[in-house]
Amino acid sequence: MTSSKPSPGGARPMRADARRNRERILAAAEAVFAEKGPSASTEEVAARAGVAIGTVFKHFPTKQELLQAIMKDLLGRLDRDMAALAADDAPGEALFTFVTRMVEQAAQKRTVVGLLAETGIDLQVASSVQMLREGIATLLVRSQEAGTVREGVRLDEVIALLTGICQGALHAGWDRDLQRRTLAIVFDGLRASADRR
Amino acid sequence: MTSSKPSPGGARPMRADARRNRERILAAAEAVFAEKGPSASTEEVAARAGVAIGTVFKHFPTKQELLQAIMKDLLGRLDRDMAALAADDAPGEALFTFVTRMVEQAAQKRTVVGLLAETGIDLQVASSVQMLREGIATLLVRSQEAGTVREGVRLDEVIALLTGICQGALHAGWDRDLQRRTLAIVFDGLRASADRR
DNA sequence: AATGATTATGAGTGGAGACTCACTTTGTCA
DNA sequence: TGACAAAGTGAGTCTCCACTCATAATCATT
Repeated sequence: MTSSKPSPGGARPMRADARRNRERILAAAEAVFAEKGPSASTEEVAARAGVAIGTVFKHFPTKQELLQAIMKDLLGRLDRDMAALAADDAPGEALFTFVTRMVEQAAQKRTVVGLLAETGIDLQVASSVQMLREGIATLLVRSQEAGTVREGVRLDEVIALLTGICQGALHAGWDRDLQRRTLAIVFDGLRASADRR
Repeated sequence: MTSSKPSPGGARPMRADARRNRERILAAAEAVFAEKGPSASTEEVAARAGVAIGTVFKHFPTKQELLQAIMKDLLGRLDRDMAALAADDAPGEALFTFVTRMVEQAAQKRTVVGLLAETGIDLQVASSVQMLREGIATLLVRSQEAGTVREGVRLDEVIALLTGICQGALHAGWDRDLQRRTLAIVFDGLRASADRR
């Protein structure tokens, strides 16, 4: 059984066409699943990627694994975004900015939103989710130190709110304005009393 | 084409066994879809109801219509609950009580939660949703008059929060404690500044 | 360019689930 | 009670989709 992972430690490098197709499939899958949700068919992914269905299954032996690969990618990008935010932004606002951004992008990240909540994820993805959790924890602590979030607020509450709002925005297709107003209410709930607008 | 609706204006009444089976099917469907979500099979509903699958399809020609019938039932019950709350409860707390109760029951009402947000509902269900909206509007106005919810808060924001939190609670399976704590934050966001705990 | 391993191809398989219909059973009413 | 329409039955059809595999095309290496 030869591994077909991107660049595993002890194996020879993938052939050029294989690497190219792998990327195409990932990109296509991300687009298709973002548009139609995870119930979209693997055939559609193959079509959009311009490869035969067998090729998709050669790279990702089950649909699950394909979804998980996308998740890892997306979560990795999110994590990088978050790190950048933590570095650039005013420490008191970084958490709010991150949550706002995530909700805005919820539709594009259908799959992430789902999995952030769901159980039964594999270990690789689980560890990415763990990274995200830790990143959010950092942002939360900073906000609390900066005094923009009340002390009593806990990480699981923030994550609960984040996933809830994302799910809501996703399914109901809230417009920008409603997103903004709804988030304002939640942020008010998180803020320390002294800092209220 | 003979109508098989429960008690339509111009048609003769249903036979006793038909009426009985219709109720059984509705009850079974509600239970099954609550447990497994709307993707549960019609066969499972039939089995739980103790009838053949053909019977289910005689009463509800498509799965869609079965789901919609359940929705109408559930929404009707919710509406009655809400009316009772509006009558009994302290006017300032009724909205909070209703939201709390809905979140608690989210798992049992998987279907409602989904449809409250979803598009492409038929007219009958749409009008039930409309009733619910109006009920929530009433509770909101009362709370604002009682001073427990800030004046600027709008109906669509409340509904957005309600659906979001329900979805979150549903998918992530929050425990009672996390539900309570998360709702507390949201309620804080809704409360008038003067009323903050 | 030849060779052999890797990768791509896409018709085919199996299973699940929505829905049908010819036939049987049951309720109702004279 | 007999007769007929209403209702119930469940094996069978149809469609969709994840996944397979024998064969063909393509890359890398000499």
